[in-house]
Amino acid sequence: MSTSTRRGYHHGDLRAELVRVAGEIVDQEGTATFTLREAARRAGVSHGAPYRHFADREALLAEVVGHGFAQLSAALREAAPEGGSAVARAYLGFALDRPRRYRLMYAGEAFPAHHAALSAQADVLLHAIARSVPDLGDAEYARRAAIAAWSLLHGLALLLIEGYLGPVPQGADAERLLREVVGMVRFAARPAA
Amino acid sequence: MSTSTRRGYHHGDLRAELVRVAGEIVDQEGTATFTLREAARRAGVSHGAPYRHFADREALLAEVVGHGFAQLSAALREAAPEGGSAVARAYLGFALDRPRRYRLMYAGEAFPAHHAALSAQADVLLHAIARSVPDLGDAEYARRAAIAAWSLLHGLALLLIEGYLGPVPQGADAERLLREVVGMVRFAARPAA
DNA sequence: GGTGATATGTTGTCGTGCGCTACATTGACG
DNA sequence: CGTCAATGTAGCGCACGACAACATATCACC
Repeated sequence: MSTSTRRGYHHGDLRAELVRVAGEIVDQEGTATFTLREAARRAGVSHGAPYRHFADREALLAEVVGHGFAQLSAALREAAPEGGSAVARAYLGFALDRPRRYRLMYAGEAFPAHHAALSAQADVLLHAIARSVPDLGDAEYARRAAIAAWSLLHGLALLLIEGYLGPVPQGADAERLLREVVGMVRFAARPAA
Repeated sequence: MSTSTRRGYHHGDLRAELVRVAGEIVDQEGTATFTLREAARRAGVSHGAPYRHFADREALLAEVVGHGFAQLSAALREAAPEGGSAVARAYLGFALDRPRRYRLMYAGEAFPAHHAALSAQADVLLHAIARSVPDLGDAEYARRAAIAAWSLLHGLALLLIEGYLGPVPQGADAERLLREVVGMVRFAARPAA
């Protein structure tokens, strides 16, 4: 039944399977209603089995978040050669495609504080963004510009996802909004006084 | 015990007390561990009483969110005469002072979709921001600029709160970061091609 | 001021999830 | 083969959400 990889013990790499189905559940139903028991059911094991691989519910979710960051960073790297606005499109595209997972990535109760790996992955993401921002100064300045760009993309993504800007735009509409909003921002050569 | 306002029935405006206590719990412990039963305990009533005033757990939380938006809008209005950067400071100050409540305001599972009042309150907020953004074009253009400003502030607030930019800065450090990041952004006179 | 309708609060219940512990099974390795 | 650790199972205690049946305080009205 499970995809035949019998390299594990009973189930065949239950840990990876749990991360996979957990991501599936989050994408479908959101984080609030996510339960370890449902993940166990979908993986075809008993409700106690997940505790062999994850300390608790949050630990499994943190793993899902980690995967999300890795995917997002990869998407940005892929878009990088096409320039900054392609990177912005890739960022928003990821968020609007998997809104619930994206929300989870940033709405955990102090996730990075509890799971050090996430801080590192977030740093990778910040650097990916930094490479797409106009280079107008030294390293410290580049970091600030990247933070500003990340903030803008992140904030816009969440406002859209939560519906605070009206119905969530799709496809071409989303691209137009992105152009209008992100295209309106310029980066100053040096901070204001 | 309750602040003597005996204008209600048994308790004296239990509904308002529940909203107050719920906000307290969210500020102290976050949304994930918030329970209706704990709110009832703190209000000194039985575990079933809240259902006389709120359909379910989410309805009470939505009310807390509504209060948060009202407070935030008021804070921005108060700062408006001092100019745009004071408004930005007020926005970030609110978010960093009550990080868990701020997160709740934007991390609900489709809150505005379920609770129409929140959409209206978010619109009030957007207009408060619009009034603090350089007026470089027509109404539609002002709206886009406000969305960009809101996105920037919102994204920065959340990245800080979640710890993705390192330890949360306090007081003067927070002001400096705000100046550096927000001060770096300029608004274009018209969108890029 | 008494009286009945109604809003408000209480108690008890059911279903479910979390996290734990004792137990069973599986496969690796000698 | 037989031992042993890794893995999965079964069941427990506790807490919560949501509901229903019941009790009671408050108000409208006479």
